Formats: sequence, C-alpha cells, structure tokens
Amino acid sequence: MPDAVRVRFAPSPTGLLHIGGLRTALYNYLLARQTGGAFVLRIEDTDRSRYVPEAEQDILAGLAWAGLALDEGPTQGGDAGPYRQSERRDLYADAARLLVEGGHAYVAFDTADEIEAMKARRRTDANPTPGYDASTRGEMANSLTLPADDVAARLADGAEHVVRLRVPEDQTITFTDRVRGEVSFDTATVDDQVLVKSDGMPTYHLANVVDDHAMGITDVIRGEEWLSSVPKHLLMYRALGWTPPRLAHLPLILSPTGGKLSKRSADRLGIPVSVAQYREAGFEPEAVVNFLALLGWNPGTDQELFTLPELAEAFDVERIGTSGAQFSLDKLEWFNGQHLRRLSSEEIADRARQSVETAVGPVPDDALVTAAELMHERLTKASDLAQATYLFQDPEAYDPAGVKKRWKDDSAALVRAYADRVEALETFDIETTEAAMRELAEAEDAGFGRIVHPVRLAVTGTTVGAGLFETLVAVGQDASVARMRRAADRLG
RNA sequence: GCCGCGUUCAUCUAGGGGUCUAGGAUGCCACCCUUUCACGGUGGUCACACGGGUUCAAAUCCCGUACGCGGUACCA
Repeated sequence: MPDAVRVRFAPSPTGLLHIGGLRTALYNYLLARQTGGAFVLRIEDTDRSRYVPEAEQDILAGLAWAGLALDEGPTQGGDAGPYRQSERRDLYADAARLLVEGGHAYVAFDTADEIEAMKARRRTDANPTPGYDASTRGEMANSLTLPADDVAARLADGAEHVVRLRVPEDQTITFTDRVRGEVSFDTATVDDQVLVKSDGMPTYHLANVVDDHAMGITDVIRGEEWLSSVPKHLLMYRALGWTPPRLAHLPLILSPTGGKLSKRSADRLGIPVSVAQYREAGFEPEAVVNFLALLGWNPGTDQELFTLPELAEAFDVERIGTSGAQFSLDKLEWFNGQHLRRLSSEEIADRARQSVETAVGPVPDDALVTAAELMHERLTKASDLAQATYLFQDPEAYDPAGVKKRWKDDSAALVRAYADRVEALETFDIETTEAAMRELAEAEDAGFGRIVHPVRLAVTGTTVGAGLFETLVAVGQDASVARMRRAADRLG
C-alpha cells in the first residue's frame, strides 16, 4: 500500500490567478480527491520584487469559486505549515548549508557585471548564451576558486553572495514523467543554478525541492515550463538524500491563435485570462472547470459533461495529453449553456440576479424565477437573462428590423382586437390566451402568424424569446393588454 | 544558436501495427421540430505535417526534415 497521495498547487503571488493556473490546480485537486489524498496550497512568495499583496486573496477566491476545496493552506493551516515560503526561510538555509557542506553547492561572490563580462567573453555564434557552469565556474569568484580563508573573510565581512548548485559535468539525468514518459538531460546543458539569492531568499528551485520534501508531497503536477528544470531538482534530491516525488508536466494552454496564452495576447483577442475575469464575464464555475479539465485530458469515453465529483472519479494522470491545447471561447460557451441547463430555475435566478438588477433595478424573487423558467433553454450565460428586460418592465422601443418584418398594415387592428379578447378573459393562462388568439384568427380570417408576431413585438419589443403565451402569462394580464394597446398606438 | 518537448478535422480530442473508406465534441451549413429565437433531433463540411525506412500490413514503430511551444534569470 503506497503512501497517501499529497499534491500541492504552488502559485506565485505576482498577479491575478491565471486560467492556466486554475487548470493546474484542478488536476492536482482531482488527483487528491480521487485517491483520498490531500490538496495543499503553498504560496511561493520568494520574489520580493514581483510580490503583489492582493494576489494571495485572489488565488484563494479563484479556487473557492471553482469549488476546489483546500485541505491545507495558509489560511486554514495544516500539519505541514507554514504554507507561505517567506515564512519558511530557516528550512531553505539549512538545506543550502547541507548542500554546500556536502560539496553539492558553493558560495559565489560575482556581481551581475562580472557575470555579464564572462558571458560577453564567452559568447560566440555557436553559443550565444554561455552559462555559469562547470566550464566557466573556474574563472569566477566563488568558494571553489577562492582560498578558504578568503571566502570566510568575505562572508564575515557581509559580502553579497549567492549559493549556486554545483552541477556535475558529464552526467545524463533520466527520469520518468507521467505525461511524457522517459526524458533525459545531459548535465553539460544545465547551469549552476542560483539556489539562494543575494537577499537571502531561496529561488524557486531550492524552495520547491525543500518544501515538496518537507510537506510530504508525493506527486508534482505542474506546467511544462518546469520540465527543463527537473534535472536541477533531481540533483538536489539526490544530494540531500531525499526521494523525489512522481512528476507530471502538463502541456501549456495556447491562445486561440496558437501562441502562448499571455495576458497581452488574450487582451488583444478579447478573451479573459484571469479567473476573476471569467467570473465577471458571467461564466459558471462548473462550466469553466469542465472545460479546463478537458483541455489536455480526456476520459477515454465519449462523455463530455462532468461535474467536479464526476471528474474526480474519471480522472487519470496517464490520460493527460502531450501537446499544447488552444483555448476556445466557443466551446467554453457551449459548456456554459450545458451546465446552465442542469441547474434549477431558482439557481439560475440566483446567478442572474445581479445582471438583471443592474439592467432594470430591483426585481422580486418570484418574477426572477419565472423569467428564469421561461428563458432556461435559451441562455448561454445566466446574465443573458438581463437582456429580456421586457419580462420585468414595459418595452421602451420596438426592434426596427422586427417592425419592418412583422408589423403590417392590419397589425394595429389585430393587436387591439386581441387585447380586447385578452382583457375579457376570466381565466388568464397559456391555454386561454392561445385559444383566444386562434378564435380571433378564425373570426378575422387572418393567419395565426399575422397576429402572433405583432403581438410579440407589442409585448416584448423584440421578435425573439420564449413561447408567446408563456410570456404573456409572465408579463401579466393587465400589463399585456396595456402593452398591446400602447404598441398599436405607437406603431400605427 | 543550444537543450527539451510536441505535431490526427478550423478547434478540443479518440485511436498506440490489420477491426480506420480514421470515431466523438465544438464551430459552420442544411433539414426536421416550431408562433419567433433558442433547445433538441437528423445529415453534411472538415484531419493522420513532410520525406525516408522497418513490416505481408504503419495514423500507429524507427530515422531525418519542417513547423510550433518551453527552457536557456539572483522570475516563477
């Protein structure tokens, strides 16, 4: 029986939670739920220059919105805390010391200028980006080249320094990625990564390895951008005598035009990129989650519609795809409509309330639910309900194209005649209003369509919407009659 | 440039030597349903990047090329 699965989502609080980040979080969450393991949130705030104070709150809000409940994290705690890297510095310092003492890392004093000078010196057409590595570390100022007492003196002096990983020269690091299979790197292509920055903070690489080990993380699921740093991480695990977690690197989410889905490209294409934007755009979390889950993973069956628990059951790391997936707003909207249709009218009313009230002011509960019932099958987003303003107030205008198409010479007279019949109805419901119209059509020897379309226009101001008689009932007897007469007067 | 990863309809994808004249979904088009618009239903449109090999047989395996993406930071 293997150890219980522990996974983490480890975002850096440098901005709003990105949609790609949410997918990474989702896959981790799914694995945790499916195995009965733990889903941990760790805030990787080791870069002071890029730190955004509101980001952590946004990450928390985004995960909560999507329904990805945390088992451990900075706000609810857990046995493996603290969950912010800025609060775990001692751990990193200890690990760095161990690495240096074991000869797997070293202290370096080079300034940025000196490193740049080395690179300039080494730069050739064949090698435009020389690294700080086994081939160059010998000519730099570090504890490998300087006499021990000099190093000690500098350190005692408080000289600025970093700790670098001492990457061996000629090794091949091979590992198994659960998505990609066997991957290998030659250490000659890996440079001596800075592990501790001159401000004393660890870089991602050190902190990540230390924390994944300290927190008992068994499975790392993260973006493909980390694949090439795996050898560095593995070298550290080996040097520290720790067992590395299982690894799975996710293909990236691409913009609809194929490039990287960056803030900038997304803005240009008019697609949201942060989770907060999806929420504001009126997408349902269930739909976003479903869409994201299928962007790079598939269940191997024809099922496309999933709830979060269904996803947790069907999820399988081995079925994650290998190639980048382009984001498609069309498909997301389809998922949104599908998930909307699975909600009750009460739930839709709830989710549409804000947009509706922004459009027409306060609306009573029952009116909102009635409206939701009527428009249920027609909504792509709950907020679309706000477009049917006629369900809540008299139409202010009549769609010109609709008038042109549907309002004929006899329309005013027919609408007035129908208004009279509706007004006289003792029972006002779908059956009686429809019967009244059929009778009128017969009496006037006018086609049903000659009446129904103008009446819709008169009552709603548009040519589209739910069934007319259902709409009439929702609007109410008096209001319907009044609207018909007013339209007959106005449109002539 | 170098290193790594990838490449099936416009898009998300199934498939992993014969069952593939390549399946599903979105999009688009048409038709049906229908008082409108949707929903739903039916049908259509549309793909194995290219070139070599291996094999009786390749979308599937191997090699190369092209293209794309990632990395090449004291950012994550």
